[in-house]
Amino acid sequence: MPAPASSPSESVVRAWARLERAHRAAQTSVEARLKEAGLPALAWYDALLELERAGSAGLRPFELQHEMLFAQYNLSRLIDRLAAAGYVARAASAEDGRGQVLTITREGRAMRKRMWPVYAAAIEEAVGRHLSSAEAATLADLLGRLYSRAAS
Amino acid sequence: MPAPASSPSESVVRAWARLERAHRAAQTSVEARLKEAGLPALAWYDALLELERAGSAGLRPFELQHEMLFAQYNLSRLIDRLAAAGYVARAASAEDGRGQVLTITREGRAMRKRMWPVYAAAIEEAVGRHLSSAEAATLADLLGRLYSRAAS
DNA sequence: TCCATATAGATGCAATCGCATCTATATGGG
DNA sequence: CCCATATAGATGCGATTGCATCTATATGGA
Repeated sequence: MPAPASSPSESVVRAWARLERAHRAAQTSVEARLKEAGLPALAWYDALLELERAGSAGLRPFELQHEMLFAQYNLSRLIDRLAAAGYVARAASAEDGRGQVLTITREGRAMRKRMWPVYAAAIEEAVGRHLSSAEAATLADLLGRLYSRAAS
Repeated sequence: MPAPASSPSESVVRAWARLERAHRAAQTSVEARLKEAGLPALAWYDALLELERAGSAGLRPFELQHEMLFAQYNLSRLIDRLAAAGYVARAASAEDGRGQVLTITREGRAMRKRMWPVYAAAIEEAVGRHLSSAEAATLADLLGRLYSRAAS
């Protein structure tokens, strides 16, 4: 039984509103950059990056889902598309008959690498340009608090 | 001709990544709260709030679009749904034959008011709970920089 | 006035999302 | 071993999003 939530302070409401707006603005501009370069969407990059980090051991879909905070059915279909494009390989899991293991393919690594310069420039334009390095670190810290284990 | 974007610093990349994650986490939880209370989605609240603030003068769709950073076609359809639900009234613009003026209805005001307690509790849970008031103010300030007029 | 162009808003269509549900395997009692 | 329940992942279907384009009015010259 959760305690009744208290009402948010004015600064909290403002932070929330700006989180929405800042995210929408940044997201829109980054997606646009990728698209105008003829590259796949952001979510593809994120998935490919996680899989590349996981190395040859790969990742189970549910692990990727937790990394990306993606809904289960959305992840399932994202993987469909990545696999259809040849960027991700699915194999049956050895330890769990229900599951799979996902690994990035050579083409997947190549695509992730090809996306990075465009993505990096877009991040710099959407975020870096507006903040000093120290401010970015502060921002990262505060944002990180929002999804770390519950307070109190 | 924009200057070639420099590569983002590590702290900028981390801030971007956390902006995505924090936003997704918060958004998902807020939408879930509204849904489980049988209320309309977040976007409806935002639109109703802007229209309520605009008072009897109302807003042109393109103004609302800029406030909300919504794509034109998405806003057009959001208004369709709000109007179908009886929360927003459309009237032809007196000064511009191409356009309309949107005003919130009595039912729209009532719905916004009914959504607020649930929304407020969700904001407190997603954001307020994790930050002090001063931290929230700092976060709001930094996020605000991301969509204010271009730096440099 | 007439035309070229810009702006406001709507819409057909394909892709994606969200919900609910389904299948299959796993796991913990009894 | 058998069953009840939990977890991994897929999928049908309706709603929403994104893209491209369309209509209509506005605006600024020539």
